[in-house]
Amino acid sequence: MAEVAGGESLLFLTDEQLRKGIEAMFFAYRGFTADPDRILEGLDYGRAHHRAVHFIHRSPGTTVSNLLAILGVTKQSLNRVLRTLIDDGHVKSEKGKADARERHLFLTEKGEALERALSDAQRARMRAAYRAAGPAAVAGFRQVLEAMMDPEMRSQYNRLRDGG
Amino acid sequence: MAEVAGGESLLFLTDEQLRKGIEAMFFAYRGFTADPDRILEGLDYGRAHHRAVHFIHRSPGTTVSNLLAILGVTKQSLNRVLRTLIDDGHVKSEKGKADARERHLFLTEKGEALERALSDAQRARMRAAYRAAGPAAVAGFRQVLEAMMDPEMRSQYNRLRDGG
DNA sequence: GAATTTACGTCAGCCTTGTTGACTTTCCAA
DNA sequence: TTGGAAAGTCAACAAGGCTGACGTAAATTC
Repeated sequence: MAEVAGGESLLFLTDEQLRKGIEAMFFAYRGFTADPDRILEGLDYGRAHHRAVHFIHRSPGTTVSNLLAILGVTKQSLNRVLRTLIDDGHVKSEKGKADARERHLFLTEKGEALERALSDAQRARMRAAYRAAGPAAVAGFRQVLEAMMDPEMRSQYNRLRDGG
Repeated sequence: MAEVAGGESLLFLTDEQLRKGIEAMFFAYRGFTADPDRILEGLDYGRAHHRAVHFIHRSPGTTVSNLLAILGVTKQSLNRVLRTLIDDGHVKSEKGKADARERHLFLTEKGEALERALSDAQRARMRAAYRAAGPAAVAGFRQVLEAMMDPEMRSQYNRLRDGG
Protein backbone atom coordinates (compact mmCIF):
# COMPACT_ATOMS: atom_id res chain seq x y z
CA MET A 1 0.00 0.00 0.00
CA ALA A 2 2.94 2.28 0.67
CA GLU A 3 4.15 1.80 -2.89
CA VAL A 4 0.70 2.69 -4.14
CA ALA A 5 0.64 5.93 -2.26
CA GLY A 6 4.18 6.54 -3.45
CA GLY A 7 2.92 6.09 -7.01
CA GLU A 8 5.39 3.37 -7.93
CA SER A 9 2.82 0.62 -8.58
CA LEU A 10 -0.05 2.57 -10.04
CA LEU A 11 0.46 0.75 -13.30
CA PHE A 12 -1.97 -1.87 -12.02
CA LEU A 13 -4.70 0.74 -12.37
CA THR A 14 -4.22 1.60 -16.02
CA ASP A 15 -7.14 1.06 -18.36
CA GLU A 16 -5.15 -1.65 -20.07
CA GLN A 17 -4.64 -3.52 -16.82
CA LEU A 18 -8.31 -3.12 -15.99
CA ARG A 19 -9.31 -4.47 -19.38
CA LYS A 20 -7.16 -7.52 -18.79
CA GLY A 21 -8.84 -8.02 -15.44
CA ILE A 22 -12.25 -7.75 -17.07
CA GLU A 23 -11.40 -10.33 -19.70
CA ALA A 24 -9.85 -12.58 -17.09
CA MET A 25 -13.13 -12.50 -15.17
CA PHE A 26 -15.05 -13.35 -18.33
CA PHE A 27 -12.92 -16.31 -19.37
CA ALA A 28 -12.41 -17.61 -15.84
CA TYR A 29 -16.12 -17.60 -15.10
CA ARG A 30 -16.66 -19.79 -18.12
CA GLY A 31 -14.18 -22.29 -16.74
CA PHE A 32 -15.70 -21.97 -13.31
CA THR A 33 -19.10 -23.15 -14.53
CA ALA A 34 -17.97 -25.58 -17.24
CA ASP A 35 -17.59 -28.74 -15.15
CA PRO A 36 -20.90 -28.62 -13.26
CA ASP A 37 -22.61 -27.61 -16.51
CA ARG A 38 -21.45 -30.85 -18.07
CA ILE A 39 -23.00 -32.87 -15.25
CA LEU A 40 -26.25 -30.90 -15.28
CA GLU A 41 -26.62 -31.32 -19.01
CA GLY A 42 -27.62 -34.95 -18.74
CA LEU A 43 -30.22 -34.29 -16.05
CA ASP A 44 -32.41 -31.66 -17.70
CA TYR A 45 -31.08 -29.24 -15.10
CA GLY A 46 -29.35 -25.92 -15.57
CA ARG A 47 -27.24 -23.52 -13.55
CA ALA A 48 -30.28 -22.29 -11.73
CA HIS A 49 -30.74 -25.76 -10.24
CA HIS A 50 -27.10 -25.90 -9.27
CA ARG A 51 -27.28 -22.59 -7.45
CA ALA A 52 -30.37 -23.64 -5.52
CA VAL A 53 -28.83 -26.96 -4.56
CA HIS A 54 -25.59 -25.30 -3.50
CA PHE A 55 -27.20 -22.83 -1.14
CA ILE A 56 -29.68 -25.31 0.32
CA HIS A 57 -26.75 -27.58 1.07
CA ARG A 58 -24.88 -24.67 2.54
CA SER A 59 -27.75 -23.56 4.77
CA PRO A 60 -30.07 -26.52 5.40
CA GLY A 61 -33.52 -25.49 6.54
CA THR A 62 -33.26 -22.12 4.85
CA THR A 63 -36.55 -20.55 3.78
CA VAL A 64 -37.71 -19.67 0.30
CA SER A 65 -37.38 -15.96 1.12
CA ASN A 66 -33.81 -16.42 2.25
CA LEU A 67 -32.95 -18.20 -0.93
CA LEU A 68 -34.60 -15.47 -2.98
CA ALA A 69 -32.43 -12.85 -1.30
CA ILE A 70 -29.25 -14.84 -1.86
CA LEU A 71 -29.92 -15.79 -5.46
CA GLY A 72 -31.34 -12.44 -6.47
CA VAL A 73 -34.13 -13.80 -8.66
CA THR A 74 -37.91 -13.56 -8.53
CA LYS A 75 -39.97 -16.09 -6.64
CA GLN A 76 -41.62 -17.21 -9.86
CA SER A 77 -38.27 -17.97 -11.35
CA LEU A 78 -37.00 -19.77 -8.26
CA ASN A 79 -40.25 -21.62 -7.87
CA ARG A 80 -39.98 -23.21 -11.27
CA VAL A 81 -36.58 -24.60 -10.40
CA LEU A 82 -37.58 -25.63 -6.87
CA ARG A 83 -40.66 -27.36 -8.20
CA THR A 84 -38.63 -29.68 -10.42
CA LEU A 85 -36.07 -30.34 -7.67
CA ILE A 86 -38.83 -31.31 -5.24
CA ASP A 87 -40.68 -33.42 -7.80
CA ASP A 88 -37.45 -35.24 -8.62
CA GLY A 89 -36.83 -35.95 -4.95
CA HIS A 90 -33.69 -33.85 -4.58
CA VAL A 91 -35.18 -31.31 -2.21
CA LYS A 92 -37.80 -31.56 0.49
CA SER A 93 -39.84 -28.64 1.74
CA GLU A 94 -41.24 -28.56 5.28
CA LYS A 95 -43.76 -26.23 6.80
CA GLY A 96 -42.22 -24.08 9.52
CA LYS A 97 -43.07 -24.97 13.13
CA ALA A 98 -42.66 -21.50 14.60
CA ASP A 99 -44.11 -19.80 11.53
CA ALA A 100 -46.22 -22.12 9.41
CA ARG A 101 -46.17 -19.75 6.47
CA GLU A 102 -42.51 -20.46 5.87
CA ARG A 103 -41.18 -23.45 3.99
CA HIS A 104 -37.85 -24.83 5.17
CA LEU A 105 -35.76 -26.43 2.47
CA PHE A 106 -33.52 -29.47 2.82
CA LEU A 107 -31.63 -31.73 0.47
CA THR A 108 -32.68 -35.36 0.47
CA GLU A 109 -30.07 -38.14 0.34
CA LYS A 110 -30.41 -38.04 -3.42
CA GLY A 111 -30.03 -34.26 -3.39
CA GLU A 112 -26.91 -34.47 -1.25
CA ALA A 113 -25.44 -36.92 -3.73
CA LEU A 114 -26.16 -34.54 -6.58
CA GLU A 115 -24.64 -31.65 -4.64
CA ARG A 116 -21.53 -33.70 -3.99
CA ALA A 117 -21.15 -34.58 -7.66
CA LEU A 118 -21.53 -30.94 -8.69
CA SER A 119 -19.29 -29.43 -6.05
CA ASP A 120 -16.63 -32.11 -6.43
CA ALA A 121 -16.32 -31.14 -10.06
CA GLN A 122 -16.19 -27.44 -9.28
CA ARG A 123 -13.86 -27.83 -6.33
CA ALA A 124 -11.44 -29.93 -8.35
CA ARG A 125 -10.90 -27.07 -10.77
CA MET A 126 -10.73 -24.54 -7.96
CA ARG A 127 -8.22 -26.67 -6.09
CA ALA A 128 -6.03 -27.00 -9.16
CA ALA A 129 -6.12 -23.25 -9.72
CA TYR A 130 -5.35 -22.53 -6.06
CA ARG A 131 -2.50 -25.01 -6.01
CA ALA A 132 -1.03 -23.59 -9.19
CA ALA A 133 -1.24 -20.02 -7.92
CA GLY A 134 -0.19 -20.55 -4.31
CA PRO A 135 -1.53 -19.20 -1.01
CA ALA A 136 -0.49 -15.58 -1.43
CA ALA A 137 -2.23 -15.36 -4.79
CA VAL A 138 -5.33 -16.97 -3.31
CA ALA A 139 -5.48 -14.35 -0.59
CA GLY A 140 -5.27 -11.62 -3.22
CA PHE A 141 -7.86 -13.32 -5.36
CA ARG A 142 -10.33 -13.35 -2.50
CA GLN A 143 -9.59 -9.75 -1.57
CA VAL A 144 -10.26 -8.45 -5.05
CA LEU A 145 -13.42 -10.49 -5.48
CA GLU A 146 -14.76 -9.30 -2.19
CA ALA A 147 -14.08 -5.69 -3.12
CA MET A 148 -15.91 -6.23 -6.39
CA MET A 149 -19.20 -7.30 -4.79
CA ASP A 150 -22.14 -5.02 -4.20
CA PRO A 151 -22.39 -4.18 -0.48
CA GLU A 152 -25.58 -6.23 -0.03
CA MET A 153 -24.01 -9.20 -1.77
CA ARG A 154 -20.93 -8.78 0.38
CA SER A 155 -22.97 -8.97 3.54
CA GLN A 156 -24.75 -12.06 2.21
CA TYR A 157 -21.36 -13.53 1.48
CA ASN A 158 -19.97 -12.67 4.90
CA ARG A 159 -23.06 -13.94 6.65
CA LEU A 160 -22.55 -17.31 4.98
CA ARG A 161 -18.85 -17.22 5.59
CA ASP A 162 -19.06 -16.35 9.26
CA GLY A 163 -21.87 -18.84 9.70
CA GLY A 164 -19.50 -21.61 8.62
CA MET B 1 5.60 -21.76 -2.87
CA ALA B 2 8.21 -22.98 -0.40
CA GLU B 3 5.67 -22.87 2.40
CA VAL B 4 3.27 -24.88 0.30
CA ALA B 5 5.77 -27.61 -0.29
CA GLY B 6 6.62 -27.43 3.39
CA GLY B 7 2.94 -27.97 4.15
CA GLU B 8 2.58 -24.90 6.34
CA SER B 9 -0.05 -23.14 4.21
CA LEU B 10 -2.08 -26.04 2.90
CA LEU B 11 -5.06 -24.71 4.81
CA PHE B 12 -5.89 -22.65 1.73
CA LEU B 13 -6.80 -25.90 -0.01
CA THR B 14 -9.43 -27.14 2.46
CA ASP B 15 -12.92 -27.79 1.14
CA GLU B 16 -14.12 -24.92 3.29
CA GLN B 17 -11.66 -22.52 1.70
CA LEU B 18 -12.61 -23.77 -1.72
CA ARG B 19 -16.28 -23.27 -0.98
CA LYS B 20 -15.57 -19.70 0.04
CA GLY B 21 -13.73 -19.17 -3.22
CA ILE B 22 -16.65 -20.59 -5.17
CA GLU B 23 -19.13 -18.32 -3.47
CA ALA B 24 -16.80 -15.36 -3.88
CA MET B 25 -16.77 -16.02 -7.62
CA PHE B 26 -20.54 -16.22 -7.69
CA PHE B 27 -21.20 -12.99 -5.82
CA ALA B 28 -18.36 -11.08 -7.42
CA TYR B 29 -19.50 -11.97 -10.92
CA ARG B 30 -22.88 -10.50 -10.13
CA GLY B 31 -21.20 -7.26 -9.12
CA PHE B 32 -18.97 -7.43 -12.16
CA THR B 33 -21.93 -7.40 -14.54
CA ALA B 34 -24.29 -5.21 -12.54
CA ASP B 35 -23.21 -1.78 -13.80
CA PRO B 36 -23.18 -2.49 -17.54
CA ASP B 37 -26.44 -4.40 -17.13
CA ARG B 38 -28.06 -1.24 -15.81
CA ILE B 39 -26.99 0.69 -18.90
CA LEU B 40 -28.05 -2.05 -21.28
CA GLU B 41 -31.47 -2.30 -19.69
CA GLY B 42 -32.65 0.93 -21.22
CA LEU B 43 -31.47 -0.02 -24.71
CA ASP B 44 -33.19 -3.37 -25.30
CA TYR B 45 -29.75 -4.92 -25.18
CA GLY B 46 -28.39 -7.70 -22.98
CA ARG B 47 -25.04 -9.07 -21.90
CA ALA B 48 -24.58 -10.80 -25.22
CA HIS B 49 -24.56 -7.39 -26.91
CA HIS B 50 -22.05 -6.10 -24.39
CA ARG B 51 -19.70 -9.02 -25.01
CA ALA B 52 -19.88 -8.59 -28.77
CA VAL B 53 -19.25 -4.84 -28.53
CA HIS B 54 -16.36 -5.38 -26.13
CA PHE B 55 -14.50 -7.82 -28.35
CA ILE B 56 -15.15 -5.93 -31.57
CA HIS B 57 -13.74 -2.84 -29.90
CA ARG B 58 -10.81 -4.90 -28.71
CA SER B 59 -10.06 -6.40 -32.12
CA PRO B 60 -11.47 -4.15 -34.86
CA GLY B 61 -11.94 -5.92 -38.17
CA THR B 62 -12.30 -9.31 -36.53
CA THR B 63 -14.42 -11.85 -38.39
CA VAL B 64 -17.60 -13.50 -37.25
CA SER B 65 -15.74 -16.81 -36.88
CA ASN B 66 -13.14 -15.21 -34.67
CA LEU B 67 -15.80 -13.76 -32.47
CA LEU B 68 -17.51 -17.13 -32.33
CA ALA B 69 -14.37 -18.77 -31.01
CA ILE B 70 -13.87 -16.09 -28.37
CA LEU B 71 -17.44 -15.94 -27.16
CA GLY B 72 -18.03 -19.67 -27.25
CA VAL B 73 -21.57 -19.54 -28.61
CA THR B 74 -23.13 -20.78 -31.81
CA LYS B 75 -23.01 -18.60 -34.89
CA GLN B 76 -26.81 -18.46 -34.98
CA SER B 77 -26.87 -17.05 -31.47
CA LEU B 78 -24.19 -14.50 -32.22
CA ASN B 79 -25.85 -13.58 -35.47
CA ARG B 80 -29.04 -12.47 -33.80
CA VAL B 81 -27.14 -10.11 -31.53
CA LEU B 82 -24.95 -8.86 -34.37
CA ARG B 83 -28.04 -8.28 -36.50
CA THR B 84 -29.56 -5.85 -33.98
CA LEU B 85 -26.24 -4.11 -33.39
CA ILE B 86 -25.82 -3.57 -37.14
CA ASP B 87 -29.43 -2.46 -37.64
CA ASP B 88 -29.05 0.04 -34.79
CA GLY B 89 -25.89 1.44 -36.36
CA HIS B 90 -23.50 0.36 -33.61
CA VAL B 91 -21.54 -2.11 -35.73
CA LYS B 92 -20.66 -2.21 -39.39
CA SER B 93 -19.89 -5.39 -41.26
CA GLU B 94 -17.66 -5.40 -44.34
CA LYS B 95 -17.18 -8.18 -46.84
CA GLY B 96 -13.61 -9.48 -46.78
CA LYS B 97 -11.39 -8.46 -49.70
CA ALA B 98 -9.15 -11.49 -49.63
CA ASP B 99 -11.96 -13.88 -48.77
CA ALA B 100 -15.41 -12.61 -49.64
CA ARG B 101 -17.07 -15.17 -47.39
CA GLU B 102 -15.78 -13.41 -44.32
CA ARG B 103 -17.37 -10.38 -42.73
CA HIS B 104 -15.07 -7.98 -40.91
CA LEU B 105 -16.65 -6.23 -37.97
CA PHE B 106 -16.08 -2.69 -36.77
CA LEU B 107 -17.72 -0.34 -34.30
CA THR B 108 -19.20 2.83 -35.72
CA GLU B 109 -18.82 6.15 -33.90
CA LYS B 110 -22.08 5.40 -32.17
CA GLY B 111 -20.85 1.91 -31.29
CA GLU B 112 -17.63 3.28 -29.86
CA ALA B 113 -19.64 5.63 -27.68
CA LEU B 114 -21.72 2.74 -26.40
CA GLU B 115 -18.60 0.71 -25.73
CA ARG B 116 -17.11 3.59 -23.78
CA ALA B 117 -20.21 3.97 -21.64
CA LEU B 118 -20.30 0.26 -20.87
CA SER B 119 -16.63 -0.17 -20.17
CA ASP B 120 -16.38 3.03 -18.15
CA ALA B 121 -19.00 1.63 -15.82
CA GLN B 122 -17.30 -1.73 -15.56
CA ARG B 123 -13.83 -0.28 -15.21
CA ALA B 124 -14.93 2.05 -12.45
CA ARG B 125 -15.91 -0.90 -10.29
CA MET B 126 -12.81 -2.82 -11.24
CA ARG B 127 -10.64 0.15 -10.44
CA ALA B 128 -12.24 0.59 -7.04
CA ALA B 129 -11.74 -3.08 -6.26
CA TYR B 130 -8.13 -3.00 -7.43
CA ARG B 131 -7.40 0.13 -5.46
CA ALA B 132 -8.97 -1.31 -2.32
CA ALA B 133 -7.05 -4.57 -2.61
CA GLY B 134 -3.66 -3.24 -3.71
CA PRO B 135 -1.19 -4.36 -6.38
CA ALA B 136 -0.07 -7.59 -4.73
CA ALA B 137 -3.65 -8.78 -4.38
CA VAL B 138 -4.33 -7.86 -8.00
CA ALA B 139 -1.42 -9.98 -9.17
CA GLY B 140 -2.78 -12.92 -7.18
CA PHE B 141 -6.26 -12.32 -8.49
CA ARG B 142 -5.06 -12.54 -12.07
CA GLN B 143 -2.95 -15.61 -11.39
CA VAL B 144 -5.84 -17.56 -9.91
CA LEU B 145 -8.27 -16.53 -12.65
CA GLU B 146 -5.82 -17.53 -15.33
CA ALA B 147 -5.31 -20.92 -13.72
CA MET B 148 -9.07 -21.39 -13.62
CA MET B 149 -9.60 -21.03 -17.37
CA ASP B 150 -9.90 -23.89 -19.79
CA PRO B 151 -6.70 -24.21 -21.83
CA GLU B 152 -8.38 -23.05 -25.05
CA MET B 153 -9.87 -20.06 -23.27
CA ARG B 154 -6.49 -19.31 -21.76
CA SER B 155 -4.87 -19.18 -25.15
CA GLN B 156 -7.65 -16.93 -26.43
CA TYR B 157 -7.03 -14.71 -23.41
CA ASN B 158 -3.30 -14.64 -23.93
CA ARG B 159 -3.66 -14.00 -27.63
CA LEU B 160 -5.75 -10.93 -26.83
CA ARG B 161 -3.45 -9.92 -24.03
CA ASP B 162 -0.25 -10.19 -26.02
CA GLY B 163 -1.87 -8.48 -28.96
CA GLY B 164 -2.35 -5.39 -26.79
C1' DG C 1 -62.70 -10.56 16.17
C1' DA C 2 -61.91 -8.17 11.81
C1' DA C 3 -58.65 -6.25 8.82
C1' DT C 4 -54.11 -6.12 7.15
C1' DT C 5 -49.71 -7.92 6.18
C1' DT C 6 -46.51 -11.63 5.22
C1' DA C 7 -44.83 -15.92 3.00
C1' DC C 8 -45.56 -18.77 -0.44
C1' DG C 9 -47.50 -20.87 -4.74
C1' DT C 10 -49.27 -20.52 -9.36
C1' DC C 11 -51.10 -18.99 -13.95
C1' DA C 12 -50.21 -16.37 -18.03
C1' DG C 13 -47.25 -14.09 -20.98
C1' DC C 14 -43.04 -11.66 -22.34
C1' DC C 15 -37.81 -11.27 -23.45
C1' DT C 16 -32.99 -12.65 -24.00
C1' DT C 17 -29.98 -15.86 -25.35
C1' DG C 18 -28.74 -20.29 -25.77
C1' DT C 19 -29.65 -24.50 -29.01
C1' DT C 20 -30.28 -27.47 -33.81
C1' DG C 21 -31.53 -27.86 -38.64
C1' DA C 22 -31.73 -26.30 -43.26
C1' DC C 23 -30.16 -23.07 -46.54
C1' DT C 24 -27.08 -19.81 -49.66
C1' DT C 25 -22.83 -17.94 -51.08
C1' DT C 26 -18.11 -18.30 -51.67
C1' DC C 27 -13.70 -20.45 -51.90
C1' DC C 28 -10.50 -24.04 -52.89
C1' DA C 29 -8.73 -28.38 -54.22
C1' DA C 30 -9.13 -32.80 -56.64
C1' DT D 1 -15.35 -28.14 -63.30
C1' DT D 2 -17.29 -29.93 -59.78
C1' DG D 3 -17.81 -31.25 -55.08
C1' DG D 4 -16.76 -30.36 -50.39
C1' DA D 5 -15.78 -27.14 -46.76
C1' DA D 6 -16.23 -22.68 -44.68
C1' DA D 7 -18.84 -18.37 -43.61
C1' DG D 8 -22.96 -16.50 -42.79
C1' DT D 9 -28.32 -16.22 -42.61
C1' DC D 10 -33.20 -17.68 -41.55
C1' DA D 11 -36.54 -20.44 -38.77
C1' DA D 12 -38.03 -22.62 -34.85
C1' DC D 13 -37.51 -24.30 -30.16
C1' DA D 14 -36.05 -24.39 -24.96
C1' DA D 15 -34.21 -22.59 -20.57
C1' DG D 16 -34.58 -19.34 -17.45
C1' DG D 17 -34.81 -14.63 -16.48
C1' DC D 18 -38.80 -11.03 -15.91
C1' DT D 19 -43.67 -8.62 -14.66
C1' DG D 20 -48.46 -8.74 -13.27
C1' DA D 21 -52.38 -10.75 -11.15
C1' DC D 22 -54.46 -13.72 -8.08
C1' DG D 23 -55.19 -17.27 -4.24
C1' DT D 24 -54.37 -19.16 0.36
C1' DA D 25 -52.87 -19.76 4.83
C1' DA D 26 -50.84 -17.91 8.82
C1' DA D 27 -49.39 -14.10 11.59
C1' DT D 28 -49.98 -9.55 13.25
C1' DT D 29 -52.30 -5.31 14.21
C1' DC D 30 -56.04 -2.52 15.30
